[in-house]
Amino acid sequence: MADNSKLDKSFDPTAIETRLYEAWENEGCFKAGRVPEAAPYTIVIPPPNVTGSLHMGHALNNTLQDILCRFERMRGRDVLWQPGTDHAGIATQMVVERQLAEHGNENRREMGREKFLERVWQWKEESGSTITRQLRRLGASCDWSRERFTMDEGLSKAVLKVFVTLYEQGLIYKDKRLVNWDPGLLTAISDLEVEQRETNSHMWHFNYLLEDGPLSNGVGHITVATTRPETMLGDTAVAVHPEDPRYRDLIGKKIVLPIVGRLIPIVADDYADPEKGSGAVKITPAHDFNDFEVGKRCGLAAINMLDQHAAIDLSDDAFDTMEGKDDWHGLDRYAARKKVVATMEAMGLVDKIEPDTHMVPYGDRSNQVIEPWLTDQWYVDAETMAKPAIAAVKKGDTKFVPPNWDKTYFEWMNNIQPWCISRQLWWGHQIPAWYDEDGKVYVAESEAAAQAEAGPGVALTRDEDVLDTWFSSALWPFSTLGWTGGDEPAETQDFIKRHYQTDVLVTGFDIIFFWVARMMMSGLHFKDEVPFHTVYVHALVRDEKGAKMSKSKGNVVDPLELMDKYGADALRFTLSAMAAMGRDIKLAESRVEGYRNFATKLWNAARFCEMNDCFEAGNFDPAKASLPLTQWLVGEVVRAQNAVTQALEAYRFNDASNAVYQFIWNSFCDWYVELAKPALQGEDAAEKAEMQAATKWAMENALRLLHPFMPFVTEEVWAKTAEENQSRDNHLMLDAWPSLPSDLINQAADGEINWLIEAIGEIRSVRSEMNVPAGAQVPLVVVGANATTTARLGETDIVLKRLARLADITEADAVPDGAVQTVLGEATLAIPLADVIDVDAEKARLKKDIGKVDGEIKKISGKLGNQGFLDKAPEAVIEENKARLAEEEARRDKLQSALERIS
RNA sequence: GGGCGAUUAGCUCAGCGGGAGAGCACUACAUUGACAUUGUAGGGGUCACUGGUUCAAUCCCAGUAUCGCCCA
Repeated sequence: MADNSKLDKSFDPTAIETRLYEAWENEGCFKAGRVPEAAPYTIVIPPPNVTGSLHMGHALNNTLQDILCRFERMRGRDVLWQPGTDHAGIATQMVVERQLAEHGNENRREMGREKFLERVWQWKEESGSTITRQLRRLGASCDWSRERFTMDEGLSKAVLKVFVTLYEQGLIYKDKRLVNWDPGLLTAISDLEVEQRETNSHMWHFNYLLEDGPLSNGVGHITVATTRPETMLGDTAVAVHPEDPRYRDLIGKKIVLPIVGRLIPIVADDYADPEKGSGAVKITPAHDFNDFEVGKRCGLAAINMLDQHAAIDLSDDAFDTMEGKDDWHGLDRYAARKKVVATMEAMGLVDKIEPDTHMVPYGDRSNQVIEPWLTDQWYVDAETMAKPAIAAVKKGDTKFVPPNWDKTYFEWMNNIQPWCISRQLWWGHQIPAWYDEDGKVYVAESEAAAQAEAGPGVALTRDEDVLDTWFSSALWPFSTLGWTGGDEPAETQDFIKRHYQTDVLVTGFDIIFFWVARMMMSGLHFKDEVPFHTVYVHALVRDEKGAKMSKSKGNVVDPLELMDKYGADALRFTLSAMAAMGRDIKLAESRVEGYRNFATKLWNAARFCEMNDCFEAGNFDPAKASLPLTQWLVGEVVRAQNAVTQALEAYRFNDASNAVYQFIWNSFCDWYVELAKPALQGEDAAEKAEMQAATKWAMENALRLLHPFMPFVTEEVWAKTAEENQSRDNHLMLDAWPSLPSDLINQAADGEINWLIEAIGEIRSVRSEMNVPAGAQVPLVVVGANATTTARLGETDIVLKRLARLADITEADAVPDGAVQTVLGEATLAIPLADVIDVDAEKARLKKDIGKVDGEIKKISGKLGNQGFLDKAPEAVIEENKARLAEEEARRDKLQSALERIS
């Protein structure tokens, strides 16, 4: 057989990936509406940050979505995979500001809002497509003609509409509350963007003196402990537990706040924990979330003592009477901390200082220590909006897969806090609120509308702040479809109706709070329907040792590098094979390498088919397979198809991957191809023709089943082998998913081929263990064969000889002398090795086998001897065990007589 | 402190009431016929521990230990 293959000797992914992807995209294969009569299937992509670059999490997330989309597309659905990116307020603004600084340009404030925003847009045009290019590299079959950006005109219009509507419904309001203030970025950030980090620091214990001097018992002070001494400047009380006997007499008394000189009360509040420290706590309502609540309960003032940079700011009236306040005003918070401690020490008011490890809040983007700070911000009444979103999951309108994630969802939704949506940034959707000179607010979709409301001639200024990026992301499942508030053109409305609700959201659990919950709330509120019926929650990708990948740890595995090295298909298959539900994925490069080898295996199997002229063969009707081997092959294809289909329907990506891997490597390559070789290269024309047709048919189905996982190599093989195959002129990605009926499985053929496989296995095993040289052709003598076995021996003579390396096969009544033996069903297989047999080795081998079988027999007969088992176990289980026992006992007898024969 | 989860072969992980599995790694053998990015054969596990439920437990329940993650 000449190597006439059009396929190169080995598969080179980098050479084909770009070309194939461009062909798919240019020919519109990814577009929604390609099959308008078909049922739609819709996924919205979790929009990556426009500043982003593909990391392993994206790779996993988008591989899984692509598998689903390609699978459903092949199943005939009209697939819309809606792509796009997110404007990522803080991240993007930081990138551009850093650039300005690097190039020595004027900074954001110097250049002004308008000019700065121009720069951001310019940056977006130049660099914003990095991530989408990388998604293409991965093979993502998104409908790029519909790509959206959260700052697009349409999406911005949706944001305005939603803001104004919620405001009118009383679900958005302005409030003065404590927020997490980032003194580096100078903006409020959400709870979810705050990272608590364990920090080694100290606990400072201060004595605060009573106003009226010592009590009759001699107690003249109360000791409070703090991890942030500088905040004492803003203290407005000391709280003790109402039941705490140590302090009962002190409640209502006053303290002179050291340094400041302010008189502050000792109040009773449950927040003070008698078990902790001294049992008394200083209360700084303007700079601590818990203290803020205590202050509200006890009617305390909230005195601000920090400016936006977290430097000391004593401009509040409360400091008017403080002596030497100019020494403090403007100090950095940490300088102030030192100064507070030093001053207290000088005053003799430090009780003790202990080392202490506690959590300190950091901004996850800026790395700055966050300060709770009292400001005016816009809020969404999340509690009200959460109610329908909770009910929808309870009712099952949206299901989490795996289901236990609903607990996380409920936990958060049931304890949801007002959602602070304003950010002191410039890049984002500017809040549509205008103020007149008296500070009265007008919320409207445009300045003109606000002006109309305010009346002519009233001077209006727009709120400077922008909205949290997640505010626009929350609308993603319908804003990307064209929704702008209900006033869309009819065509757009039809499109929205067709694709909303979407089918499944694929995401990591880390953004259930950030994003999923908020899409649920806004989807239900504005579309009266949950945005997706299923949320598939996948794992986080970690490094080989299980640590979270992070740049600072330097353990980041770059998916782009892996794709360069092993190909996109190998990376995709690895991620899919490891995407077992509810687990983290620890990525080892050896797995990627292994699946690269799998792609090569497929490639070479295709080469084999081609070299045997299989792709030129006629059509194959699986129902009319006449040879046991092709009948068996049909059964294997049907089983693989069922396994892959069922697994994907259940989002069991790992099972699906394993099923297709096993089918191709084990069933097709290891067994079918080897068993088919004699016929494919033989003289029997009819047999050869059927075998060729069956091989092509199975190979094509293998390509189909593997395509969602490995789109590139499968498409390439499909294309390369099309030239010989006149019936094929389409892309594999648009070909139909196999849907073969299960009754094509042929029991008789399975029996015969499985017997053959077992026979080959037994003989190979004996040969290997008895050190028969691999190349040696030995005779086989079958003893005690029944009629079925005799028939099978006749049928399979050629392949059995070839694969087990046998010189000839004969049947006999007795085992010849000097033979090694093994048992297959009722028959004994003997290989006479008179000259070379090592009797001791053979005895040892047989004894070991007998030992194994004895172990099984003991276990099973133990069960069957148990009356309880016989009384209570299901009939089928009892029967199965009886059958197994009989089988094992027969095997034991045969092995035993084999052993006796050589003893 | 509250919640969720994990502990199975050297490594990474499936399985989850009735015969312990995969990939990688390892050992031996094999290179003219698709493939050495290969083939064939093999070794390797008291399924963390202790109790309980059950005819039957790696699987269910309780507790212990260790390790993760989330929330406060």
